[in-house]
Amino acid sequence: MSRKISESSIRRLSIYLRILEEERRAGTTTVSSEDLAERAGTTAAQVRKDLSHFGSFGKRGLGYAVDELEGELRDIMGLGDRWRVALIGAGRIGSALLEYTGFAERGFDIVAVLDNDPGRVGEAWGQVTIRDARCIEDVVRREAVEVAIVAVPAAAAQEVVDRVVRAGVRGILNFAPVQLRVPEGVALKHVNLVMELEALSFALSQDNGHS
Amino acid sequence: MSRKISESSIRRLSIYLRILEEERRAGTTTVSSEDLAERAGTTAAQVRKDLSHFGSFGKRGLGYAVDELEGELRDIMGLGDRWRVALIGAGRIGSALLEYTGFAERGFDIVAVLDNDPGRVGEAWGQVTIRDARCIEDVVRREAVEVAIVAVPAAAAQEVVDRVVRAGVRGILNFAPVQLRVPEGVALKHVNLVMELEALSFALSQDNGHS
DNA sequence: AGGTGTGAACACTTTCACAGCA
DNA sequence: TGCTGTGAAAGTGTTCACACCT
Repeated sequence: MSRKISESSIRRLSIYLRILEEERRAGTTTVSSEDLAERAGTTAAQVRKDLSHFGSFGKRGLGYAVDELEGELRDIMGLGDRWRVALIGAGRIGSALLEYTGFAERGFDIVAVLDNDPGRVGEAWGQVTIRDARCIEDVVRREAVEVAIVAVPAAAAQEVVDRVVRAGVRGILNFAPVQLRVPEGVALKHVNLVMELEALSFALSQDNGHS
Repeated sequence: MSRKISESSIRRLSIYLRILEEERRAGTTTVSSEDLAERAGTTAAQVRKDLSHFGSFGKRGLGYAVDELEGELRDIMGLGDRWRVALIGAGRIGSALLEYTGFAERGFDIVAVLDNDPGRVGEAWGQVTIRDARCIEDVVRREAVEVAIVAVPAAAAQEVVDRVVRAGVRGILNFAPVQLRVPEGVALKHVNLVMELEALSFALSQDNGHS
């Protein structure tokens, strides 16, 4: 139950949760740390350590009750909470994201969409209407937006972030292939295909040297 | 010039490369580790350490020549090499990826697209024609595919991976929200929106407790 | 016996601090 | 002087190994 949990530990919790959902659907009632580790691609000790940061959920000699642990993890990850989200950038990535149901499933409700193309402002998009990106601050405040999804070109991303943060946003999910700076207290996560591609390229070209 | 380079170090190299491209376009000729660190959101010592794993590219008292360092990084990351890629899954994610120009820019040439929907097999898609996913092994061998992009539902992902790996694929870019197992020697990278969303949810709900 | 929870050992990463070159 | 390259120190994250509970 300590204070500072590592990023890698949290990502593993997400993996465990996915496995528990699947096990529950398959009718499994208990799992051991060994089972979870096997399926998550880690070690049993790691699983136990990850969980122990938040409490004692297992039964010695038995393992973890699938239902119960799933509920605990949902709770730990804050998946019961709901967040008001603005999607910024209605281009290719933006449109793909708007159709994605995974946001709402995890508590992220898209309440506004913004774009800087005057030709698109006013266009109806799903439940919402595209608004002018010049009014970011206004929209964020009026709609009580807490989270911004940044799906704009790399060159525009930092400015967008500065503006939404000033307007009160506390979490950002960034799809632009740049490193963003945010003040202390603002949560920032990246989905960066370019970085993964380059890491893959590196790994592949390394192997070559080995053979 | 050691052997084992950490994943985080490689991801930072990718960030440095992006910054160097931008600086070059802006006409900058030299940068210091301090400059790079500032823009990359890390420390000067970290930048120097990352680079020192691969050689000595800087000039003491001056910094790094932008052009030269950019070239070195491209080389280190293997961005001069080209890889033959099969895109597996022609659904929503698959179609978005096929239109993405970033693959070719980084040496990944999509030479085949596969799907398991019989109704879509034969459909022309960009330069290639959708082929039947039942023939994965065949296509991989015939087209000398080295890398697979997995854009299929979570439940199907592991089987697809097992099959392409058996057919000789050496690198995988996975978009399915599951943890995949691959044998030693096969490079595996993930783009996992679900995990980032849940990590964001966790971070946001933690902050709440603090206030 | 079987499997969790956890301090202690270990491994890895980051930061410090400075020698040494331009 | 200015800034790199790098050992050594500090800090984090992972693995081990075992006490303890059912």
